[in-house]
Amino acid sequence: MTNIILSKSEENYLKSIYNLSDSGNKIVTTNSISKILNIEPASVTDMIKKLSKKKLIYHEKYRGTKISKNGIKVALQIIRRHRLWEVFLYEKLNFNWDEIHEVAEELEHVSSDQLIDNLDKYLKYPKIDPHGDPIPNKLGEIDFVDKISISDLKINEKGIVSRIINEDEEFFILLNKLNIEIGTEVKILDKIDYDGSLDVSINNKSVIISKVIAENIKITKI
Amino acid sequence: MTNIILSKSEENYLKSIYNLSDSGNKIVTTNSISKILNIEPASVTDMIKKLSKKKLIYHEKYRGTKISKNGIKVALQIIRRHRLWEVFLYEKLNFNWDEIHEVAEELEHVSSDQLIDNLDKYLKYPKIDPHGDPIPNKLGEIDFVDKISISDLKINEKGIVSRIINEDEEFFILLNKLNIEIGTEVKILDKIDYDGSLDVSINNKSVIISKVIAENIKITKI
DNA sequence: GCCTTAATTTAGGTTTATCTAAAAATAATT
DNA sequence: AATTATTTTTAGATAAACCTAAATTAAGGC
Repeated sequence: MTNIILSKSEENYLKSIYNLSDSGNKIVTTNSISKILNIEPASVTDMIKKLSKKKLIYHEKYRGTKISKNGIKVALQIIRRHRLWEVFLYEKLNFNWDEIHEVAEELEHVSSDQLIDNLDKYLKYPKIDPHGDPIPNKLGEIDFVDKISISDLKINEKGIVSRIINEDEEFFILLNKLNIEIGTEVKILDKIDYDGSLDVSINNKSVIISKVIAENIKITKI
Repeated sequence: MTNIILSKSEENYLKSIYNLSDSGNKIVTTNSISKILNIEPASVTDMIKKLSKKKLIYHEKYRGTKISKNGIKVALQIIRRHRLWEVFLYEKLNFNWDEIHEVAEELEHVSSDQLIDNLDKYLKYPKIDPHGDPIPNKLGEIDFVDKISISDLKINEKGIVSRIINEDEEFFILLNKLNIEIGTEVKILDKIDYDGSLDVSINNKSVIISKVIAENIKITKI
């Protein structure tokens, strides 16, 4: 239970490595970290050495990086903080859906257990954040409801949007334009073989969405 | 209205300089900044140069530092953020009076105008923080209710505690022990000439407090 | 299996914010 | 006013987190 104290940078790297690793399963490349954080690969290598020394990740030269058990634990606490702040911003401070991520990126690095636990209580122990992502509890336990995407539906099947994967601002703006949010009902009207695009009915209006977008919108089938 | 972006360190220096300057009036010494921030005088000199270049302070070699008009404006925004977070922690997250300062020290550096303005609204535009300190508004306007201290009362005079000056944790613990908080009624029973200590009645119990403590507890005379 | 390409690491450099030790300026004391 | 003490500044170093350019290793095509 020794609480390691990490710098903001270290926290951001660890969180990215966790996210890229598919919940700690996959090996992560230096380049992928570089791309996601917008930091040169050489700098990533430096930080990998640092986090390895702290036993938060394992690393073999030229072979990639794997997050350790303890690394996962620490990463989940950072994610917990991030998602609780998102709930707060959305529910209490009336931030829009697409504005919460950026501010939560900053707030997540304020590391006071008391702060986060009291915030959790204040928000009534939410299970998901405004994007539908599950919030790890104090012990790092998290529900892995591995949902299906819009792209998994067949023609004429329906679903309720439950989770948005991407956290890119442009993506949010697009979703707003399409009137897609958590809880929206969607129905597949047609699949376009040529590029995998989908013709989807949203609020009884037909819209075309690309394959990539459809894969990033998780749903519950109805 | 150009919003200068400052680092956490720069913000901490500027806030300290403002606080030491008695609302921008006094000239501040390098040593006093060094002491308050627990940073060596040589490092303080470096930062003074940096803040001077940004026109947030004026500085004459070996002669001291004065905060500029713009510096005051920026400092008041940092103080605004700090105090609003203190209100939030105290009122919403049920932090104790003596626990809020430390966490607010971190939260105050998250610089999003939208965040602070929405928080302000959410808290219903509070005028004072849990220590009784006034909260600057969005425009940097602040009420200077220059209150009198317990030490200003004469024997048998009464007052209501309205503001606690010190932000040292030990001081808060002491006040808790003495059952002194904002709103507490105090009455002077006796003054001890020898060292300036005061015999004060708090909740009908007589306690002795030192001169320094009495000076740091502001009151409204009744 | 060799060669080209792509990924990764090393080497050396920069900026920010700190430090220590020494020098310079100001203030205090006799 | 001269000397001593204190304050402040300068000079040079260090750690963290970046960078660019060059070297090394691994991967893929033929």
